[in-house]
Amino acid sequence: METLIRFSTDELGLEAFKPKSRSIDNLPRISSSTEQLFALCGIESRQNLNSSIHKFLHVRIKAGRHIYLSNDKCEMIYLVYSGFLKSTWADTNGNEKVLSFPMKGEMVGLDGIAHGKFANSLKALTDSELIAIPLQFCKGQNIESEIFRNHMISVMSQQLVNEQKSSFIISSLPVDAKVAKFLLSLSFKFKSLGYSEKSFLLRMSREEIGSYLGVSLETVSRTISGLCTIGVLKKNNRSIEIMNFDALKKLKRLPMGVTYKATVRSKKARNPKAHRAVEPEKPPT
Amino acid sequence: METLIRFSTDELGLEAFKPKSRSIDNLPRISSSTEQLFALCGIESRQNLNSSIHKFLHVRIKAGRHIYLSNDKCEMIYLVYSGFLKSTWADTNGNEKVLSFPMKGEMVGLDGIAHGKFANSLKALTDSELIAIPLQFCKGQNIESEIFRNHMISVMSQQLVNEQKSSFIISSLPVDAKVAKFLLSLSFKFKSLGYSEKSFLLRMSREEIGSYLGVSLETVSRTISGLCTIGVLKKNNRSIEIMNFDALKKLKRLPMGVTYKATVRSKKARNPKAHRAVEPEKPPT
DNA sequence: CGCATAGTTGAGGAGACTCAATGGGCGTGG
DNA sequence: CCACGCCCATTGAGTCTCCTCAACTATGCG
Repeated sequence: METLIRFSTDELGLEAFKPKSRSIDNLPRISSSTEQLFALCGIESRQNLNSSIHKFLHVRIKAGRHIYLSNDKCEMIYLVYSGFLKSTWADTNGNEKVLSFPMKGEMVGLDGIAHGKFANSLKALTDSELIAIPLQFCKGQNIESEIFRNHMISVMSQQLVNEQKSSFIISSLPVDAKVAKFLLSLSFKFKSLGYSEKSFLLRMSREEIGSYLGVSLETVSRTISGLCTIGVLKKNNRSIEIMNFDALKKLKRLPMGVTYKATVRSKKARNPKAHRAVEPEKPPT
Repeated sequence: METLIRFSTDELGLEAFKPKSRSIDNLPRISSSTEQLFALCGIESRQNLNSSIHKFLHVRIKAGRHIYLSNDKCEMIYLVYSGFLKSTWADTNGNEKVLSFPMKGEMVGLDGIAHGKFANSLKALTDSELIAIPLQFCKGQNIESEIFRNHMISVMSQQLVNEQKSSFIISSLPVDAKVAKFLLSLSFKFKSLGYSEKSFLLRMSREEIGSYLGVSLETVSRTISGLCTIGVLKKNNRSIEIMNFDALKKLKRLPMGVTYKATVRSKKARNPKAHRAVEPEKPPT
């Protein structure tokens, strides 16, 4: 997460508010060297690598298409090079849940390693480009493989923690806080990638947000509208502008319905709507 | 999960219904060899290992005590040798959420690898014994370390998937189904370990179950009581007997509140309490 | 220029939460 | 050995959040 590096930042990633234009210097590569791969991963290596041995192919994928589906054989894992993705899991009844929205620099497909086939599906929300990393490489005995493997272990560990965090959010916070946290985490990611943390475009539908957060799409819509009403946000369809970070951050740590062992259960919680929103802060005018 | 092996099954694990008695042949070891470690992990290796090089110390821990706390330095990961544990995560406000209930054969502490300190806390629900695996060993260059590392990667991948599954359960299913799934997964685990899948003792409180499932403790209690009423379960405090596996399994796949893109939203859902329980099946008399 | 998809908003209801009181088990101490 | 107290579990009553259904609007695409 923090290991994301500012690597040719403007390359792609968010073409944010100028969709579909692609200037000539933004042309994607066909393949990356080990060094390039490592740089994008955020691996700092003091070893002198034999950069020419391995070439990692880039995979381009159109918006709306799947990179892989659940149960597909897993022979590669991927590093997001550009674009916005969506990872989902489906139960046996075909009910889908969105698990994450991978962006540039993130590794995807790690769920496929255990059994040699993917547990999740991965879909492109925008035209995207991924670097394919053969499992073979991950398992290799050479120095590059070993360095990468160590990194991979670290990433998996981190992903585990992230899953747990979002599990907490999903199960313990009221909608307002869920949405606030979601927007803040997006904002943080954008910032890490060198884009505006203040205004950005949601690449996913309300329904997808809802699925991710474990609430209905209407509730997501209402919550975002509510945040606009109290002046914390401005929205225009999928474009979001954060007007008041502090309020949003405060919101995210407000009481909860379901919390286990709430240390001191705030008596203010009795006051209806106490956690519904931050103090309107003297609504603008 | 499926890789759990039947390794000296009766050793400890569940002393189930005869608490606090410990027969002489149940005495825990002080340390394990690589082979023993691998066996408990479920690693099958055709290589001839130098079993005597590494010794893995066992850590014994009393019920109610912590093995590690969030932010503790992570120098070891652990393999559960016996007993029942609880892993929790706490946000900055001190609100805890239960993440898992590790049992024999499960690896814990993998969340600590990324940053060298644990993200979660681990507590013993019963007297337990863990095998400590130094990170040093995990990172080693010898053949034993490499085999173990591969296994560890696989385990992490699997844990990632499991997290995602339970995230789905938490966010998408009604309480009844949550509890049903929970009990079934416990039952399955017990069976894997060679114990009764039909009747067992819950080692955790209603509150802990609630935290794990993202519902209140009262709701857990009510749901379990409800399952008893319709004859699917028998309970006596923390001891559970499953009377009707099919009903429980059916229950777990019933409609849901929050489902994202429910393929065909069953119209029966309009019927109040449609998912409240399975058909009472002509309640016993 | 409509049709389809996505988003908004309202009304009403159901599930699950909170608060509160009761009862059972178990350990401790008189 | 019983009594007391503590913790956990159960159950009830009332309420609130969030869901569902539904109608309407905006946006984008052919």
